[in-house]
Amino acid sequence: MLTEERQAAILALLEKQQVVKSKELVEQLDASESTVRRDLATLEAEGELIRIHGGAKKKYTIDEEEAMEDKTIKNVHDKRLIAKKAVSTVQDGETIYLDAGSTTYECIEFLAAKKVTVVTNGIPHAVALVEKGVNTILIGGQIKPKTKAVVGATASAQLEQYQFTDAFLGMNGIHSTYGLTTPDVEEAALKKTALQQANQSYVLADASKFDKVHFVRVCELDDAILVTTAGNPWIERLDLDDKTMIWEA
Amino acid sequence: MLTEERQAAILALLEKQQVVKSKELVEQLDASESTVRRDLATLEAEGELIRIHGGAKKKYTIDEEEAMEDKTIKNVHDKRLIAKKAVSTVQDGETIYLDAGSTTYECIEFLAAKKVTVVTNGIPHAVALVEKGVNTILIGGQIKPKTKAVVGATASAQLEQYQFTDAFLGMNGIHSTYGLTTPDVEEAALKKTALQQANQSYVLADASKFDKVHFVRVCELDDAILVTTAGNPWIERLDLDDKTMIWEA
DNA sequence: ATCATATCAATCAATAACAGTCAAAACCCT
DNA sequence: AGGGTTTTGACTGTTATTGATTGATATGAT
Repeated sequence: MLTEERQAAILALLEKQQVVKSKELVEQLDASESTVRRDLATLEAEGELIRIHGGAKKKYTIDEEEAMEDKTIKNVHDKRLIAKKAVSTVQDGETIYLDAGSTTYECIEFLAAKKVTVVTNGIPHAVALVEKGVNTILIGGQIKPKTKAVVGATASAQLEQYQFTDAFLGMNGIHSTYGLTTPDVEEAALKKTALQQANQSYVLADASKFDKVHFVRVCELDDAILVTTAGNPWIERLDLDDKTMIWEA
Repeated sequence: MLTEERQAAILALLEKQQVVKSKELVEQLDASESTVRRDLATLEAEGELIRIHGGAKKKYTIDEEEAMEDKTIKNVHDKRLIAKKAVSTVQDGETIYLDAGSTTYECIEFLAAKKVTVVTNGIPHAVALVEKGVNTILIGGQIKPKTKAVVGATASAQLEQYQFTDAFLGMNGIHSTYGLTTPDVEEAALKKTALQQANQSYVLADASKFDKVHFVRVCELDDAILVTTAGNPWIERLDLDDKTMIWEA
């Protein structure tokens, strides 16, 4: 059996098996212990798997893989900058809507320092807020499994009961013609309601969201203040006026 | 079985049941007591779980502090028995209210096997339910920081919109004269509403709750079916009729 | 509070898996 | 076919993991 053939077989086995024992491989591949060990060492050096005592395991479990996605250092850093800037206008005593999403999640740390009431549809957001001692109201309704966001008719109806000083919203697409868009109909409906109920709305978005268009339009560009780290090219391109707040990274 | 394999199996088991016995692991993993204990020590050092006498518990259970109180092996075992018995009457297609609390949390695993809609005021409950693919509605409102339960006027109002086939409630005190009681006024109000909206209510309580009285009375003893592992002494003492369901441990 | 039991941490010897080395075998090219 | 390279399998000493055993500690029942 050829070297590459063996190594491919090892990876194939790992695809469906999570872990493989060295012994097991010695039998199945009909190779010596040394050879198997060498193969494993090679594959580990190539980043194809991780060796463990007695064999090897898959490089990433599914969970870890999803956690990796889109979570580059730069993105997180930008999100924190955006969150800090957006929250900087908040005064004590205000009532705030905090949309579900990873960028808005970064706001929590900065909101915790102020005496505010926060309404949110993000379950992780609500948990983090109460743990930091913030007066928190969680919107009720159906739960979107992937994002742990509460959505649906019940949620919208409940949201209509509240009036907000500020609303902080995440957004997936920002486009000069198509405005602000998201891929999910129900999330869009909730965002629209929040916009209506808020005295002033802020949309938090890093540069990766610009020039993207998604399925549902939430509102026009000038219905909310855009908070971002994106630079001048975008300011001109989107024809943003001074109402729009830009944070130069 | 490889080290990592074993440790992954331990964590997988903990994901299902809040605690595992060392003995149980020795059998299932076919490893010595020493090895199991070493694995637990390693995983604890990595912050993957918390060791308790006789085994280990999940790191972030429902509520860190409440978990400290009574996450003994025996208590959890009883709670699982109670939960299993209580849920055994549930049929496909029913709509269920699941109260916040650690005993009701144990119901989730058994509910996941059925095609039901679950309404809950427990945030950890809601998260666990959606992750198991159960159609879940979370009640909105204020959040009680300690227990991560949603309570308050908004929550009660929202709860009144729903009708339930069964309601599964936790309870802190069970007493022949004072009935069913809890320490928190707002939680009591929500439990009362749930009782009203449910066709049949079940109160899940282990032996430690008997003969205790707390601040607020929720209802009379015979307003709900009591599901417990407590034995004969209590059945007589509380003068329970056959409407009350008892599970002999 | 006290005792019987179960669980614990710590230690140790036996075993299994390890990295590194080397010579034989297989491979490749001319 | 022959010289050089690569790959392989056996062997070495070293290290990691394991299960049994010890006395200490915690738990539950009386």
